[in-house]
Amino acid sequence: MSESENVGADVPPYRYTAATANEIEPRWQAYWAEHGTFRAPNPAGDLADPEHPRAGAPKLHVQDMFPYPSGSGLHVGHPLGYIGTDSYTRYKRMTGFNVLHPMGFDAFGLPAEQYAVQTGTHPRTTTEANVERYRQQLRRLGLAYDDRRTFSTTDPDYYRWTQWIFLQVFNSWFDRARRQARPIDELIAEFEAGTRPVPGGRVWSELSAVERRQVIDGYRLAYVSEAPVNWCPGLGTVLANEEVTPDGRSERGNFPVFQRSLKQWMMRITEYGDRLVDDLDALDWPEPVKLMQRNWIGRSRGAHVGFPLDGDDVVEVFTTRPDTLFGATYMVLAPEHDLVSTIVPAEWPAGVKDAWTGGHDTPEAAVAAYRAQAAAKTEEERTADAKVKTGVFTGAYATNPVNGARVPIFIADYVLAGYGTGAIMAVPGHDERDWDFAQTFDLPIVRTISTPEGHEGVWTGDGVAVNSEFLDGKNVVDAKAAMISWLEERGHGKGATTYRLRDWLFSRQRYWGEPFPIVYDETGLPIALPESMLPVELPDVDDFSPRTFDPDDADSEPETPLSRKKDWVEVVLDLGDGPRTYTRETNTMPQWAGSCWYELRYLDPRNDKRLVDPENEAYWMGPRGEGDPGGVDLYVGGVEHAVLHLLYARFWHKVLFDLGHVSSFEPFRKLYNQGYIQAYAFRDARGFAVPADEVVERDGKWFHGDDEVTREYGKMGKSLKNVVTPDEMAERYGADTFRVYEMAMGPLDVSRPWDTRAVVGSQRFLQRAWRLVVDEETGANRVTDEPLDPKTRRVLHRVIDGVRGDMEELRFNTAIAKLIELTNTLTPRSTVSREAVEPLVLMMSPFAPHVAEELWGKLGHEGSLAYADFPVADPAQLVAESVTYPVQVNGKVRGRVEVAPDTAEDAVRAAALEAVAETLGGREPRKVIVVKGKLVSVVV
RNA sequence: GGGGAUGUGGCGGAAUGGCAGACGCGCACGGUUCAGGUCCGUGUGUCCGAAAGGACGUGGGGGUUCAACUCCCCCCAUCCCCA
Repeated sequence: MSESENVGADVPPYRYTAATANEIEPRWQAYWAEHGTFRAPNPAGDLADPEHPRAGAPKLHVQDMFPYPSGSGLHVGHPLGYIGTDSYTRYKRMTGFNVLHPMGFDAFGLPAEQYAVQTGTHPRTTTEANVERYRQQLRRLGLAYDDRRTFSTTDPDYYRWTQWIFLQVFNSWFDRARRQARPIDELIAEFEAGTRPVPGGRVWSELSAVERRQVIDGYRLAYVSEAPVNWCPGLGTVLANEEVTPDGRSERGNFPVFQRSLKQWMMRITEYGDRLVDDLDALDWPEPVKLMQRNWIGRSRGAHVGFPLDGDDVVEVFTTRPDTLFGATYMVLAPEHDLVSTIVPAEWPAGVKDAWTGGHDTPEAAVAAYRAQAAAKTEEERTADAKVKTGVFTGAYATNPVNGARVPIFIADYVLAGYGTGAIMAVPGHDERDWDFAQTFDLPIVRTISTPEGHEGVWTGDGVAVNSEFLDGKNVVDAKAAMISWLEERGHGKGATTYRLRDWLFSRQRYWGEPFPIVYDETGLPIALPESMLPVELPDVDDFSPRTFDPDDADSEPETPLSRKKDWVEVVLDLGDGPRTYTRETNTMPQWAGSCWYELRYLDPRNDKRLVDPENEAYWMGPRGEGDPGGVDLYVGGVEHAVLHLLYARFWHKVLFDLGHVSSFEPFRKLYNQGYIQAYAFRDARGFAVPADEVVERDGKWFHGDDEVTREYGKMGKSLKNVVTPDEMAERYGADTFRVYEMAMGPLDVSRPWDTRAVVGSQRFLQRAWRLVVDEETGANRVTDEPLDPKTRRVLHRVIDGVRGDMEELRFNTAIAKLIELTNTLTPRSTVSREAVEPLVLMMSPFAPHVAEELWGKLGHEGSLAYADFPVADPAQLVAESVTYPVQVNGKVRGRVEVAPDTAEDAVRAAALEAVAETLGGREPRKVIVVKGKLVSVVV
């Protein structure tokens, strides 16, 4: 880089420049490290320190969403949130809090594994190098972490506890009566005592040992399931739903994905659906994130309703709108529904409409043809909002239980077998898809909800029940409740709650993840390893990739990297009944596992006896009173984790809470989503990205050399050639300038474009502040002990007051604006008073800690200012000497009056009227409004 | 298709019912300098005006109010989530 910002021939020798910053910054970083400045004392254990200045002080636990250390390092967008939390925690530390602000690394995951596959380098090697690089980059920014509380999720000391939590989940079951997880041993005890009926109505003592294990395994919160999963032969692995694109292909590699039943580990997160929804109310989270979680869980209250068939069979449907039952004029089964083949009659009933038969001579032929057609479509194609609905009549009828009406049964592909019961009651008057279907097949439409005057077509809005006998006149909520009790009394149905949330697919056919602490015996049933055998370390292998197949070979079977390591898979263990041979689980955990509980490990990172000491957990994360969820006081990260990470972490935390391992029932009390720093990218005529820092603007157009280029706005990325790194900024301007710029450029929660040109503004601010203390020509201290003049003193205290308010609310941009104002007020003075400069330096320090420490030293203080008291405004100084009231006449400012702050309203009114007498021109004011301290409004 | 968010000078943004544009970038002019850069100072929403001053102005339209960027209704655009 040939930067010339500071190379000018006559830059004063003691000016604050990039060179100054690059001398000061590493020196203070070394000082902090050497003195353990940012270590936070625990109440108990090896990190306790009764001598610490904040021992026993009120605590504050602030955390960032930890990064995945990628191979390309940080760009300037990554540390935005980290600088925000660092500024906030430095401030809170100076106001007396014992602040915990740690950082770790989420280091299992695909990129390291893929790199390993390509190069043969062990993922651990790559990962450790990346983590080291991240650490250096973060250190260079002066981020004040407790250096003792850091780890990677790939450390065996860490994933030992990830495995331990898995065992807690595996060894527990969900007691629906108590709505909580309980140890599996208590379930076994209940079966043994006969206080809980054994599923299938059998007697516990008569079951074989294997049968008993099967029963128990059916209750565990972590269980092996033969369940439909997304199998991707081209990648050789099973994918989570969110890793599959809407058109049924893998997000990575774009290979076909097939729905296959495979044996996989699942976690019973659905049991926590209610609590995951209900407890959102206790959290201080952005409403949009809460809403996304509610939608993801998708709780809906409704009813199961039985529609009797002509024989003994009943078609079960689930509906969220039992209040519309009187409008159910037909039924639709999924083409794959089990009942379809049994209800189809030999011949079409008399008077069947032509449109219903699909042109086939018999119901059987029609159904067979339609089934074949539906099977060829993907789920996505089937649920897409096709304007024209397809389907065919089965020839059979059912009875609507509320009014005895005979309703025809169709099959149609807009009903999915895997969702709900695979059958619906169709209410065409109030459901769009049912309406479209009824239009296509000429089916009757009965309105059961009042519709606005003159409305034609389907009505999905609110209203009161009509045409519904005993429900008429009720609103939707009351009508639902009334219908559910009516159904329950007569045995036609039952109220129920369903969830969109599915159980969590917890195994992956990959190498670079946590091994399961599970072995299998000859029965093929899983056995938990005892705690004493943890961690189950990830063994070295020669080939890190899962076996891949012809991308279209749906019938291929997964083969995991670990399964090829026979001497690891086959293991002789003594699990209590002598040495026997077992087979290890060869799947690994998904990347989410390590990030599901890391907030807890920071509290007690070196504890090898427990996950976290209860005293430390209660101190840092415990609830503050009845109904308080506890948890991290402030958790900052991107909104992209709104659902999955935050849902999984809440789930694990609740299991740990139920089992008594933590006292908080939520992991993150307050969530804050920082915005993203985005960037412009430029492309030449061929569409290739050109280096953004070589593009110049001329007359509103952009040029790369002589070639005009087009501009686009988006992410920073290597391929877009628009990456700016924090190291680059630290070198050119200093880390303090970079930090101030990132915090000053806008509110923390809003995305905005990076603009390197504008960074210089932050450097000038620091330069001016520096110049207040240091004579640029001689290096001498300019600060005097003269008292401030009264006017400047009031400015100072107004700034102190404003900055405190802004800091508390994370409004760093306006806090910095106020500090600049104060600096600019002091700059023209020939003498600089300590009374103003010391508070300025202290208030700057959360944003520009290195330069603030340096100036603090120059002001004659020993050591670090990290624990100095943040300035407090004197209320007496906040009262203005006089108040200027703008005077509005009919909403336009026509004059001003200056009066003493405590002037009575009548006097203000009189003065104001006099000030605008000319404008009024003798007209009598209709109304005069005096807003104390703000303005006077006159209406004529 | 449903839900959510956002929309203010050339640019990032400030003001949450009370003087729209704090603070910064950029730009212009002046000082310093042989000069460029730096630094210091002044100015900078648009239109009319030499100025004083005036009119207009927060995506568009309507409403509530003495007073609306801010609250309510409709519309438009962009982004995000879900389908």
